[in-house]
Amino acid sequence: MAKTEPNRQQLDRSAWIKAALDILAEQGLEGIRVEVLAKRLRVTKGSFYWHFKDRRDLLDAVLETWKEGRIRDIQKQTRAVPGEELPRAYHVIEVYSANRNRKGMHIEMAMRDWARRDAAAAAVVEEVDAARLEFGRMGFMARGMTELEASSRSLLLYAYVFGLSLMSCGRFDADMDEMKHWIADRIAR
Amino acid sequence: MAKTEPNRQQLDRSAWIKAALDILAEQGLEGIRVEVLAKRLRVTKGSFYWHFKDRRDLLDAVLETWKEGRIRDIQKQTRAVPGEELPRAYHVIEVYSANRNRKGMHIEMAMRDWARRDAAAAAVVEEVDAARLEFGRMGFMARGMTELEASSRSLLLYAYVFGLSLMSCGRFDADMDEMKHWIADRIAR
DNA sequence: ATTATTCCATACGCTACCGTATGGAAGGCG
DNA sequence: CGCCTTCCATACGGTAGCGTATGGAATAAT
Repeated sequence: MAKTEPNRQQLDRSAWIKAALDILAEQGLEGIRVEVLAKRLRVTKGSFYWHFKDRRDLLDAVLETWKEGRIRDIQKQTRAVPGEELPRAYHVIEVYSANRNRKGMHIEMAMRDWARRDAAAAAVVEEVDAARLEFGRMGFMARGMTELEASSRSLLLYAYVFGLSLMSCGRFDADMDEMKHWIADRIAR
Repeated sequence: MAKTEPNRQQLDRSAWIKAALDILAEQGLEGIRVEVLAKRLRVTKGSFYWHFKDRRDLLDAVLETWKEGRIRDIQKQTRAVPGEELPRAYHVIEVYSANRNRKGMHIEMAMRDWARRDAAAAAVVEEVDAARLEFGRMGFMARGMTELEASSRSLLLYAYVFGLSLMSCGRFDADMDEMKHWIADRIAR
């Protein structure tokens, strides 16, 4: 009988992908070095080149993993109860603009920086963005808005939360919580 | 008499800084390599190490140059005529969210990615952001808004324009111009 | 118990960089 | 003219990282 316990010492692709995503959040794309990952995983790169053809193979797997995770998340939210669109919009704004989930937002930023120079990354980001924007648009339309208004609010929502995460509001945050509430109202209400 | 004509073949620090900013826009921070810049400037790195102590010296100069340029830009806009705050807000949104000025926005993104890992870059970005947010806040307050509303709108404005520039709206832009107008109204009006 | 397969370690060559050391051209200046 | 300063070229040593080749240990198959 095959033992598929996760406590074995053997590595598989997912372990490398997970480590790569950690580094991506911490140091960006250029931090993903196979010998660095190997050291972090306490193996040598002999293991890496067993599981992956080359560094690019890993990067593609990272893109695919991230894309699937993000789209699964969106679909999960899409299945929410009708009539609850407004609180869900607030929830999305809250989740993305909060200071928790820093790692996820760092990966978002790194992905977008990556997408500027890499066609495969650009395609993945485009798919994820399209899914999110469409999800937001449907939520607003369920509240009776026109297509233009719903699309615009959805775009404003995501542009705001992503933009906020790359601004440093250190000197500006005297009443940051109040400001975030004001803005959330302006976007969703 | 000293000839200060710019058509001399001699390089100075500003030539290297300019080339570094070009690379920064194209490839991000990790693209700034002294031997690559040297090749682009058609000299060897012997020249570089005459003008700069090391690579870090160049990076610091890039940060300083960018910061001064951005803050000068803000101050120039601040001297606009009173009573024209609303059209100026539209103008700022238009300038930042338009597809022209791509290079400037790429540098903005690269700077913010850089700021995630480098304290000096983080400080520069923070200064520039603070100046912009303060400028926007004053513009909205001149129209009689409360401090909370003015600060919130200013934050929303810059978060939106920066966030927009790192989203790919390829499949979503059927009526992108109309959406941008709707959003600009929502932020400024 | 052999044998085969899976997974990783070790060792190697190669490239792209960084930073230094040193020489040399070209012009100002005595 | 000789000299000095400025600016750059050339050459060198050193590190980090990619990808390959090959051996070896552990497990599964027969």
